[in-house]
Amino acid sequence: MGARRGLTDAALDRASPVPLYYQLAENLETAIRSGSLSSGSHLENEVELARQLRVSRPTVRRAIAVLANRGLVIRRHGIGTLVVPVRVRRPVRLSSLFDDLAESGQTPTTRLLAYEVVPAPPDVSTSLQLPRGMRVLHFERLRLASGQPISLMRNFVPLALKEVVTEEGLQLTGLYRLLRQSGIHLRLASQSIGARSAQPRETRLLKVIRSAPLLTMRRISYGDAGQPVEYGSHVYPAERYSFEMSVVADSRT
Amino acid sequence: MGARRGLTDAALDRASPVPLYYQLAENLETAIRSGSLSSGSHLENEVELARQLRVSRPTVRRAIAVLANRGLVIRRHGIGTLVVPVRVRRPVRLSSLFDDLAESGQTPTTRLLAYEVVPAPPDVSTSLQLPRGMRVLHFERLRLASGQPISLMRNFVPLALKEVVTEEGLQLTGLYRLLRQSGIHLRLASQSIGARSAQPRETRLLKVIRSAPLLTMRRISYGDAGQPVEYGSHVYPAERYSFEMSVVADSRT
DNA sequence: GAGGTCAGGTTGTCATGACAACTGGTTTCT
DNA sequence: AGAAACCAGTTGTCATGACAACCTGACCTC
Repeated sequence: MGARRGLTDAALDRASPVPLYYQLAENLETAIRSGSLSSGSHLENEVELARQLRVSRPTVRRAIAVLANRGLVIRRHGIGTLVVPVRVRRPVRLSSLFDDLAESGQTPTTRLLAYEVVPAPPDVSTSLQLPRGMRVLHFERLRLASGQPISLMRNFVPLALKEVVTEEGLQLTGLYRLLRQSGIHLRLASQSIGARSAQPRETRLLKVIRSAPLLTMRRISYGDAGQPVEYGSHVYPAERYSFEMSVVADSRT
Repeated sequence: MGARRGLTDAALDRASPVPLYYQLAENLETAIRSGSLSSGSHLENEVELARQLRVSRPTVRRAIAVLANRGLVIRRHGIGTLVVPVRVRRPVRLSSLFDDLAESGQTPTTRLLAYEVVPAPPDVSTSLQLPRGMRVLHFERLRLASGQPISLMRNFVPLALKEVVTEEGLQLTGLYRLLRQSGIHLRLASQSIGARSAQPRETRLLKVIRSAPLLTMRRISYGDAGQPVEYGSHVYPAERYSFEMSVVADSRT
C-alpha cells in the first residue's frame, strides 16, 4: 500500500488565493496524468490523505469530487477511490476552437469573410432573447489549422459587444478570448450537434468534395448573469474533425 | 422578496434513504421546471433557505451545486443564485437510446441483425482491454422509433456477459437496461461524435438516399469498478437525429 | 466444505461554526 | 459633482466532529 509519494511533494500553499481543494485536485490530476498514480490503483483513503496534508476531510473530498466530475477517478462506497484505468480524452469544454487548436500545438489562423450589422434573423433574436428584428453584429470566419480549412463559423452577438468584438480582434485571435479579455466570462452553453451535406459554397471554402458530409454545431452561450452572449452556427468537414467527450453518470440513479 | 412558497410545501423526509441534499435538489428542480421559480429570479439565499428547511447550510449548498452542474442555476459570488432564464434541454446523458425514446413518448422497437461470438477486432480488444484476438460477443441492431429507422448499432461486450445480454433481451429492450437489471451500473463513458456518408448497406437499412450524411458515435462504457463493459459503434441518419447537450464552465477558469 | 456472521476499513451524509471574498449601493469626503 | 470609502448582504472556503451505509475478507458454525 505504499507509493504515496508525489502528493506531499507538491505541498499546498495556504497563502495562495487558489483554494486548497483546487490545489489538491490539480496535484492529484498531475500525479494521475504523469502516471505516478497508476491506472486502477487505489487512492490513499480520505482520512489518511487529510492527515498527511494537514487539511480537513471535506477539503479532500471536494478535491476528489472535482476529479470524479472530470472522469479521472471513480469513487466506490465502502471500497475506496480508484484511478480510472484509461485515457479519457478532451471533453467538449466551453472553450473556443482557437484555444483548443493552439493548445494542441497547431497554429490556427482566421480569414474574416464577413463583419456587418444586420437585423437579427428570427431564430437568432429568439436565441439571444432580443426583440424581433433588433440589429445585431454578424460575422463569418473561416478557421484554418496549419493552412488547412477546418471550420466555417457564423456568429451573432448583441450590438453592445461591437466595441469588444472588433474586426482586428477576430482576425488575430478567437472570439472567446476577446470576450474574456473584456471581462465577459461564459458560464453555460447549450449546443446541438448534427450533420448534413456540404453546399456548393462550403465545398469551395472548406476544400472538400461535392456534397461531402459536414458536422454541424449550433451553440448558444450565456454569460455570468445568465444573459445570452453569442449565437453560433458552425460546420466542420467530417473527415478532419470529431467531437470527443466523456460522460459521467449521475452519482444517484 | 416573498414568493418562496412551494419549497416548504414539499417537505424533506428525514426518514427516507434518499439524502436530504438530493431531495432538496429535486424539489428545487421541480419548482424551476414548473415555473414557480421564474426565470432570472433570485433563489432565496442559502442561510435563509437552510433556516426555513431546518437543514445545515452545507446541505443547501450541495443541493444547489447539483442544480448548477445541471445548468439550471448560476451562482454568483456576492450576488446570489439565479435561475437560468432559458430552457436548456436534455443533455447527452449516460443513457441508452432505447430509454431516451421511451421517455419522450415514442415506441422504440429493435431488429436484431446479428448475434454471434467472434474474435475481437484489434480496436475492440484494445478498447475493452482484452488480449489480442480474445473472443467477444458481437451484435448488431436496427433501432426504429414509431416504425422509422433511427439508428444502426454495432456493439461488442466481453464474453462473460453472454448470459446477461441475451438474444431475447436485446429484442425486447435496450442494452443498458439489460445491464442494469443484472446489477451492472455504468459510471463513465468516453465517446466520439463524427459524421460520414452512408454506405450502400446502411442506405438500405436506414432508408436514406445514396451517400446520405450520417452521424456516427463511438462509445466505450465503463462499469462501477472502471472496467470496460461495452464498445459501441453507432450511426444515425442526420436528418432524423442530433445530439443535444449543455456545457457548464469549470467554476474556476 | 459451504454458508453465514462479524469486524475493520472505507466512503456517504449531515451539523455547526467561523471567516474570507465579492458585489452593489450608499454615504462621505474632496 | 465626482470620486473614494464604507457597509450590508451574499456566496466561497475550511475546520471539526459524528454517525450511517457499504464492501471485503476472515472467522466461525453447521
